Amino acid sequence: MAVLPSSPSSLELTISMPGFASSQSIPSSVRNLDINQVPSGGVEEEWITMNMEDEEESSNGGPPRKKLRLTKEQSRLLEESFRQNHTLNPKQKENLAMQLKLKPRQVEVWFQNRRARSKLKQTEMECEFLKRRFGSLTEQNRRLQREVEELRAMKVGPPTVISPNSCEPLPASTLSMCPRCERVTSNAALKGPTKTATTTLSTKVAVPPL
DNA sequence: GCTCCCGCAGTCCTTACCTCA
DNA sequence: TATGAGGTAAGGACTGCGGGA
Repeated sequence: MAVLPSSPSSLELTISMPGFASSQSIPSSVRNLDINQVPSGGVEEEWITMNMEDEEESSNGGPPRKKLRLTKEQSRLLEESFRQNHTLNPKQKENLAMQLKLKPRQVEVWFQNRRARSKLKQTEMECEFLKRRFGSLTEQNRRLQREVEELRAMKVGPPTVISPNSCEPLPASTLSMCPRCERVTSNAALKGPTKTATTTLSTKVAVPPL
C-alpha cells in the first residue's frame, strides 16, 4: 500500500486505491502543503531559555535540570536550515551547533524529531484527504446504484428476440436479413455447422434483466 | 563477519496552556 | 475574579534496531 520515500528530503506517500491512478491519488495541493511552516501567532511567545552556560546544575545544587525549549532565534535558525536540507552532514551539524550554542547531539536530535513530525503531519493530512475522497466516492456510488435501480424499474435495455427454435432470447444485434427468403436470421446460429436458424421480424421482443 | 555511524520508530518526560470546579 | 488541580498538546531527549560503508 504505502511506499516509503526513497530520500528523506522528499516526503511522498503513495497510496493505491481501487479506481485511482497513482498519479491522482493525492493532489499536489495536498502533497505540496508546506508542513515545514512554523505556526505563526501561536502560544509560544515566551520560551524558557536555558543556554549551555547554565545547564550544569540547578540553583539548589541538585541534579542538573533537563534543558528544554529552544529560544525563538534558535528555532528560527533550525527551521531555516531544515528548509534548505532535511539532513545534515557532520560538518554542517557542527557549524550549526556552534552557531546556535548547542551541542551537535541536540541539533541532530532536533532534526530527527523534525523529520519524524513532518512525516507524521504529512501522513495525517493525506489520511484526511483520503477520508474525504472516500466519502465522496461512497456518495457517488450510492447515486449510481440508485440510477441503476431506476433504470431497472423502467425495464430499459437492449432489445432481444426469442428464437422460435430454441425459445431462448437472442440479442437483436446478432440478427441479419436472409437475402434469399427475406427473413431475419441469427448470425450466431448461422455460424453453426449444419443448422440454419431463421425467425421472422414478428418475433416477440423481450427485455432482459440488467 | 565485525565495527562504526547514521537515520528512524517508539517512547519517555517536561513544559505550557486550557478547562473547570 | 482568582486559583489550583487535572487533562492535553508540543517538543526535547533517549533507546534500540536496521542498513550501509
